[in-house]
Amino acid sequence: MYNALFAHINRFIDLSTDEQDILASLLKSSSYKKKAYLHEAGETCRANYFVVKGCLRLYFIDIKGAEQTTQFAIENWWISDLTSFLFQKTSDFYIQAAEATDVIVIEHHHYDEIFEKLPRLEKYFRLIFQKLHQASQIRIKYLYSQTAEERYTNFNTLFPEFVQRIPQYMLASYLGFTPEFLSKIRARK
Amino acid sequence: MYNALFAHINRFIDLSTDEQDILASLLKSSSYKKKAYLHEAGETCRANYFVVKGCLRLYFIDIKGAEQTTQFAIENWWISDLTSFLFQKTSDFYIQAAEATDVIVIEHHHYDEIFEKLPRLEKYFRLIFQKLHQASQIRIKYLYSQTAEERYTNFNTLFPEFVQRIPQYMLASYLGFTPEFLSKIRARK
DNA sequence: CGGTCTCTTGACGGAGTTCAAAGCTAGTGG
DNA sequence: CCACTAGCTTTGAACTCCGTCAAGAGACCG
Repeated sequence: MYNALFAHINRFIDLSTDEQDILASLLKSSSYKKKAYLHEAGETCRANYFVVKGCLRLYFIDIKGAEQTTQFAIENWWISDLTSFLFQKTSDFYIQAAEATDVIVIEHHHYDEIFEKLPRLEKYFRLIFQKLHQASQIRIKYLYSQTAEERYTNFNTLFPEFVQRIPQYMLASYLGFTPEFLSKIRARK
Repeated sequence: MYNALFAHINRFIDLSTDEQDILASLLKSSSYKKKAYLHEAGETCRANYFVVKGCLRLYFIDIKGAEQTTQFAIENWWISDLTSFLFQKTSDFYIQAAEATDVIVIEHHHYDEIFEKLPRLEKYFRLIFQKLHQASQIRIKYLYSQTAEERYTNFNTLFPEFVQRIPQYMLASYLGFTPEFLSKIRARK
């Protein structure tokens, strides 16, 4: 049931079967259909999500009413609105299934408990957040150095299979431009 | 000597004097004049830096030859080119002192050792990277939802004292536009 | 097959860039 | 402590990348 997560954790630290059992008692798993919401703006983000299979996206609605996708999570990535999750404040973000998605869930009221009972998971999550921060540094660099067309071409070369999986309007906002403009870029080839 | 860091760590976890001594043996401290480089593009980033006093910035030179500042670090923040630091690969970034700056340094060859000898620091760095990732989420949201002028006005309201500390051309690139345009925004008031 | 998303296309407009030149400021050495 | 200089900021005109709006064509799901 939680094997995908255990396998992922074991890439970084060795977790005994006892520890796995304790962890299992603090997790939930859940499945969402395409377009289902795991979390909606206006609510408090109750959980941190690990994607077993499928794809989630984090987005908000800007002042003009347009959806802005700020993050994707595919297999073996964690996703949450951290500000809302950590401080249990009202969120501006939505978390939605971009495909039919299976997740493993840590709810907020178990988050601290996990680290109390399984202090060795501190290392695992230190490495996870380290990697997320590293990914953000790279992302910001691309945003600051490339034109819209270059970001699209570059993303397409780096993640050709992922581009096939999601609608173009999600990709357009993730790359920082409009769906119309993406359409025009594609027409130029 | 390392008191600023110990104080910061103690906000999150309790570190015994013994542990402080072990940690001290793995740290260095250092001071840089304004404009001095802690790390330059083309080299491998050898350290993770904690700012005791002053201000550092992380930037790269884009294809047109313009400096793009992607991150600042002031008192009690950590900064590094993580991709280069973690994998000891050649870096595209510079780390420069925006003011005269005192830092505490963890060099790469001690980074893993710190966690082996002081596993409780895993929690501290888990929380540090969690916070950095949370800051990135907020930053990306601002970049995707506001015009250049709004980002400037907003940043100015949130961090008025910080804006005084740095040259405008650094702030302009951090906010994602040119120094000329920043100047025009300011003229409009 | 009907309706609702999603993608495309084109005309127009505007936010922000580029380039160049001049004005200002702050650090440095004499 | 002043003068010089290099670096930073301002200004303006021309330009361009990308957004906006609107209308139509496809695609997908029930």
